[in-house]
Amino acid sequence: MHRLRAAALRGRQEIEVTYFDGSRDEAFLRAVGENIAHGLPLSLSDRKAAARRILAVRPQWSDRAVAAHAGLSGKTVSAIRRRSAEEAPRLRSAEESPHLNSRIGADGRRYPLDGSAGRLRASQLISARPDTPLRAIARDAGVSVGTAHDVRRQLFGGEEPGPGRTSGAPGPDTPEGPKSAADRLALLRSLSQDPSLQNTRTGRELLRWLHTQAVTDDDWQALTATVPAHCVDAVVELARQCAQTWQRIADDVARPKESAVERAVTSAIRSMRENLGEELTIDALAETAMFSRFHFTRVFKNMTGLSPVHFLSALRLQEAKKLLVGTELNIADISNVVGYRSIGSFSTRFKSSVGLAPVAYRRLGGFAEEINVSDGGDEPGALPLSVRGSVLPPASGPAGCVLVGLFPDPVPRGRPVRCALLDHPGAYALENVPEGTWYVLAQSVPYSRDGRDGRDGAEGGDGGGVPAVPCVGASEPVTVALHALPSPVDVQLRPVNALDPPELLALLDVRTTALRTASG
DNA sequence: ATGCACCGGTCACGACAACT
DNA sequence: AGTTGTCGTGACCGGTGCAT
Repeated sequence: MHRLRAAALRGRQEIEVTYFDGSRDEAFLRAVGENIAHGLPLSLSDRKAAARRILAVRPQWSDRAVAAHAGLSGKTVSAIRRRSAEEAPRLRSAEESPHLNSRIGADGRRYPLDGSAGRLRASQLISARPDTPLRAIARDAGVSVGTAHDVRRQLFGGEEPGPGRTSGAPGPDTPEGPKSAADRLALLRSLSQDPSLQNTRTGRELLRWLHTQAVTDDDWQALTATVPAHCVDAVVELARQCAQTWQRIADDVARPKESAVERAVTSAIRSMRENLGEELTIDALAETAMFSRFHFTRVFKNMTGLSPVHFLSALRLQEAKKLLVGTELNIADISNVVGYRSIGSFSTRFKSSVGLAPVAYRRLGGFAEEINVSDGGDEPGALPLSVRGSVLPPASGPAGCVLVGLFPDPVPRGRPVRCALLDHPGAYALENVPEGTWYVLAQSVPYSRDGRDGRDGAEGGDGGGVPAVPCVGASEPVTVALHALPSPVDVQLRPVNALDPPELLALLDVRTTALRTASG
């Protein structure tokens, strides 16, 4: 009505109208959408009130579908839905009703809130009818073809089927079902018809090898039953050696693909380093790497252990560390130079990653007097558990001081749970370790005989047998529990490469240690 | 196999205010 | 000037569904 009043106040006699046929609720939804799109923007409280009313009349809509209508983010709608359900039993009962175990998205599709039941049905159908087409499995189980395909991949890959890490239906009785043998023969037929293999001498040779090696279950079971007793040891030894050889062949063939991905990720990291102060988006970085945004994010994390955004954040903080100790720029300028738009965010992120606030870091010249470990074990009654082992020196030569830390992730982020400083690679012990699964990460700190160090650069060595580049190392995950003490955990040091995330933790004052080591 | 849109949950960021 | 806490927003993660 306010548009009519506005037109009248402007002295207009006519106004364009669009006729609408629908219920009062539908008219309300339309009105909210129009008000979001035209005229003065609605206040936040108005938009939230609209979202609450939309949820009341369309509880099956997804959060984002409601959000698109109300001019809010999906997360805000999600929070409103949660609060509304707590306050209004009617909404909660609607949520629990069986036909509302899904949400309708903005595209009109229905998405399940929990897909485990459908995946369970699919896995049971695949196990019972392994030769049934995927589309039939998908139709009968009420899931998409993609989901049915994924369930089948899990079943024949020997994994526990089911969404995420949750367990689902039991897999096939044997890790190698009849379908995998058929798949293997189909692969071999497909390869044999490939002209790039057929038309080269080496390709034909490879195909002959594959034909002789690609035996089916029936083949080898028939053969092994006839092995004479006096030949068993020799056959076992030869079969194992052949298996190792084929594993090496597979690794070697797969390597060029990894290299292409590695080049793409390295290129993206170079772009990050050259444009630290700019607003870099995932799309732009993915374009640098010539991947889609989705594929790029996946391969980047696989290669570096960090998402592109986390890696970029680490590079920015690493640059900030250099500027803090190497220049007299104030905090606001440094925050801006390394790409932060808010000093508050910069300060918070710096302290959580480095362990010191920016000003404190500058005052101490980049060295912490001590490294505060994160919470989890110093409190009274902490379990007397420890992680012990050795840090092995890099193949390239001796290393300087070594910082060994226990982290929840395979990359060093934030404060370690426990840490220790070694004069040189060798035995270490981390005491009073809390229960959990941890990674032992080691970082060697190059130093020169006069006590200068080579942090964040490659200029630390003096040619006296001291490495010019810092080294890092990481263990496999270590589970620490009262009744499952870990065996010794050794960590091999290796020179830092371009794909390693920057080390951000403020270093202990190793200069004294370095001087003591050098003089003694 | 891949790209893309979408889901809910989680976490990081930026803006802002209050404080030192 | 710099730090800290809060709030809203948006990106990320691991996943699904569909199209090509």
